Amino acid sequence: MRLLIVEDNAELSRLVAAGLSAAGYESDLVSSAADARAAMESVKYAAMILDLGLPDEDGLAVLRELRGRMEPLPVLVLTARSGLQDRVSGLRSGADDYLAKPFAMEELVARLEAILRRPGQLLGRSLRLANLVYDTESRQIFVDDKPRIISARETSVLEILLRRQGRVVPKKNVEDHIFGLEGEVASNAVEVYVSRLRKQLAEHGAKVVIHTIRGVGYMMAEEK
Amino acid sequence: MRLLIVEDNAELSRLVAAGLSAAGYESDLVSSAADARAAMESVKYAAMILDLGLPDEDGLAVLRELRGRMEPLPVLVLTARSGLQDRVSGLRSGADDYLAKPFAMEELVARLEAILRRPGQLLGRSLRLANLVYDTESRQIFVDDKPRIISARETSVLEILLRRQGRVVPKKNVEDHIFGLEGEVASNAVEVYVSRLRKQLAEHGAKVVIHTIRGVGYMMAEEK
DNA sequence: GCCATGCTTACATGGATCTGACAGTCGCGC
DNA sequence: GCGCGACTGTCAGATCCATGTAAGCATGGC
Repeated sequence: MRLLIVEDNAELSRLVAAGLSAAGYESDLVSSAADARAAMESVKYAAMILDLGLPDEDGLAVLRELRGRMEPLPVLVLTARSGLQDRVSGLRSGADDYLAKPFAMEELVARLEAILRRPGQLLGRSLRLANLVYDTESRQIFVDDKPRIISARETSVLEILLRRQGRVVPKKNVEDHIFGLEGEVASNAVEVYVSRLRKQLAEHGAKVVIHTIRGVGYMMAEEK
Repeated sequence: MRLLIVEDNAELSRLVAAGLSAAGYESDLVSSAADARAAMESVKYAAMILDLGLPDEDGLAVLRELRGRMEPLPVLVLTARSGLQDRVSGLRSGADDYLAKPFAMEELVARLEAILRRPGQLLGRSLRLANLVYDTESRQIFVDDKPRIISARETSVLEILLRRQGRVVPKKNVEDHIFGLEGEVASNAVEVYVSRLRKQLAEHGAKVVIHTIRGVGYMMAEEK
């Protein structure tokens, strides 16, 4: 299984490749958007690990282009810690998951395998769980194919939980995803939004549940 | 499923075909109105993607001709950004949706699938929702089959909301649709017209609602 | 039972939206 | 030309509602 690593920091790039090699994956390294495009033309990769800060072009451009062509390649985005906003736009542009630097190799492998394991689910524009559908592009939700309206913050929470459905999402991640860069929040906002989201999902008849994992975060799954 | 792409810019034409191919559609490319007519004589297409700026003839002519024959072929019109006015006349001539250049392939595919998914609804001359009917040709509205008169601006708002019923229409889109090229508007005109439209629909007993999605736009749906 | 963690409700705030009023424009009939 | 009414775009004030915070209650783990 061959992966494409797009990262201009040679040091980091080598580290990642080494870690992935240990986990049983071969990888090709490129350091610019142009090289990434070229590489993808000749080789069929199982997934791409994409840094957003590239010398020649925004990594997001590559991603959007890919999705524009409806390319189902799983993409894991790497972002600098200071680029929380990037994560959000990364997901909206079609990334399957993101990881903030610095990160543990273990986590990278875990996330990568998670997205490899479920091809199809996270791709394309809509996420689905039971009778709930979320259109990532228009940020609209549908229950039993009927449009439902929930407010912006709840939508953000729903988005990240749905994207990682069946997996536990740390509360901190949810917070980052909701608030992005907007200066950290000093309260129990995440809990409040999860609570509101639960209530609204129930009202709309969505057959999904949000489990609480004490001390860690939340997990969304099919009801029953 | 085979599509007909009518576009004289070869570059763009190829891009679109590639994107559609990735999404699972085969397409035939022609670059003039005459070729389009010829192609349609021999092949039965699932939909047509039509650029309005053709070398030999106005794309609208092709469209009008088609509708004149009551041909229910779904048509997605492409227009130059500078041709906002075209969009409007495009819709009036029987297009099912329009897309301004430049556009994201994702959006083209999404719009295309939206019109393919709902055969009958957007085809032909009238749009329908609950007891409300809008005749795109004469721009007349009917409630319970009884003709009702509303003014031009409100009609425009109604038209775009109805065309995208069940989907959120960003406020900016509504604005474009109402005003076309007529130099941007510096006020809350959209809100005003939505407000007036709501009032008139209520007075006329139409069983539809216009939901407000704060910070985004509006969505029209059946009442209750 | 006790503490930590999470849930829920209530509330104030600000920004978004709504809506009534007004003045300008247009088309029409006279 | 004139008067009229319908339509239009703008504005301002009223209203609404998403949001973030806090407080009190519920729950879980020990």
